[in-house]
Amino acid sequence: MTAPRRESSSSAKGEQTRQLIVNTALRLFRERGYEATTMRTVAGEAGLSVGNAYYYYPSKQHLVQEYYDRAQELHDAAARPVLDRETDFEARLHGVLRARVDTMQADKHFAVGFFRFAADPQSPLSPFSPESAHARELSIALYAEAVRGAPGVKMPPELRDALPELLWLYQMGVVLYWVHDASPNSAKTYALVDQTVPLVVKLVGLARYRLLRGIIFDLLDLVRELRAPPS
Amino acid sequence: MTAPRRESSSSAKGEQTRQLIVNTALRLFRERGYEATTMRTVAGEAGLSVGNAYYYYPSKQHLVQEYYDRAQELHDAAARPVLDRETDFEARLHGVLRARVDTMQADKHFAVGFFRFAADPQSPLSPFSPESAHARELSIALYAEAVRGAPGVKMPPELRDALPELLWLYQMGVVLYWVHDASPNSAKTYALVDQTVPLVVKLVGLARYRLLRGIIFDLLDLVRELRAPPS
DNA sequence: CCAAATAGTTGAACGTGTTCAGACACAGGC
DNA sequence: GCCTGTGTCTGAACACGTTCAACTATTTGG
Repeated sequence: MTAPRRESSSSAKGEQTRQLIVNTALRLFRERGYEATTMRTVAGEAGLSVGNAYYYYPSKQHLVQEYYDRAQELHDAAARPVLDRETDFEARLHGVLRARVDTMQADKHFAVGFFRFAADPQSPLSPFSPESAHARELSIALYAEAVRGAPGVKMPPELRDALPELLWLYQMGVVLYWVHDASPNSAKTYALVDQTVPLVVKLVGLARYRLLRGIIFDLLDLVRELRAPPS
Repeated sequence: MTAPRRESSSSAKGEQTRQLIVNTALRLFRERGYEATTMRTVAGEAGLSVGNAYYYYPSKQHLVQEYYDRAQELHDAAARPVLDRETDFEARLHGVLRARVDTMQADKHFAVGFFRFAADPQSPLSPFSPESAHARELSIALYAEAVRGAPGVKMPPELRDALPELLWLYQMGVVLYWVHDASPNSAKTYALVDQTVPLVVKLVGLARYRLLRGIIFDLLDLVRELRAPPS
């Protein structure tokens, strides 16, 4: 968790330049969008040469990774009040998911621009990639906390163990919808969240009963089996 | 349906050149992959200038659209035997979905290369885009036929109406998994299909009963509401 | 304090998708 | 036989992300 995430240059000078570059880049992304922001512009605005920017970040996409990490921190912060206040599972899940959409929504105009990298399995920006492991684990941990802090909800232990990751997948689905959602202020995505959270909670509750128990367990087996090799 | 899908040039000469370009391009995609195939190479191999290729296809991505259409035709053909033979819903659905994976699998090495365009909501190659409407409708029609030809399966009429599109979305999910699936011969994707098809069929059957009926109807309302504006 | 190694920096150059001003071809009217 | 317009075609040029050989600054070891 506290392992060094930088592959080179822990010196003060290097770290400073590194921050300068990424801050300039993220500012320009916000101002002009991802496509319209040129590596030459980033370097120029930061008072550096293009080659120098590439000394710190091996590609334009890697600048986006930093954005992901910061977005995850914002999500954590935005979800905190709900997690500290509520004990009802539905309220907690709803709060965490809404917080996700809220934090993304602020940057929608440019975040959609590099979403396509996230969908590319080859890209380090894929949420399933090793490079994204840090942000992914933090995100799953948030859902684990949402489940843990709701003692009232009853479910089979197998489901309880797998639930955080399943909820993270559910979040990925919401994000996928959000990216395609052109409604004003992403109203449809909020509607999706508002209406699917009760359904998910209901399903979790129903998982104890015979009719669904079989299906749910089949699904859990499937997820275990189809996971990526590393885990 | 029979509306003209070409925006210009219905003359014999033009259509010929157009075909030459796309055939060359698809051959090179297959031989070298999408990235490694240059517009200069395509033009060169076809004996044309770069500018000429752009006269017929406004971008490299548009060449991929043609691939999509052909892949859909292959899927139709591959699913035909099962649809003509089987009357059991599960067998029909399984056959159609397996046929989809089979036809994609043949081109996996390069198809994954331009999948990221499909995930980009802005791209004409998105399965939800107007440009993809033709292939999308054909694909949904295939699932409609899978449902229609299985008289044995009982379900509420509202579900029956919505089911083809829901199954198409299910297929999109399978494709999404397939793209990320690095197992030999996409064995895991086949496992996913083999194990989720019975679950889906079971769920459809259960939709008549009180416990699930409410949830299913909520979901149907949601899908209706959250669809893209055009419909 | 010097030299050698390492860290940091530069800008020209490469290959890419795409654009564009102009050249060519061929039809139909006069 | 020309003129005019429209469809076809050309290759140089552009902007972009990225690479690289060369250079300078800084740190480290003796």
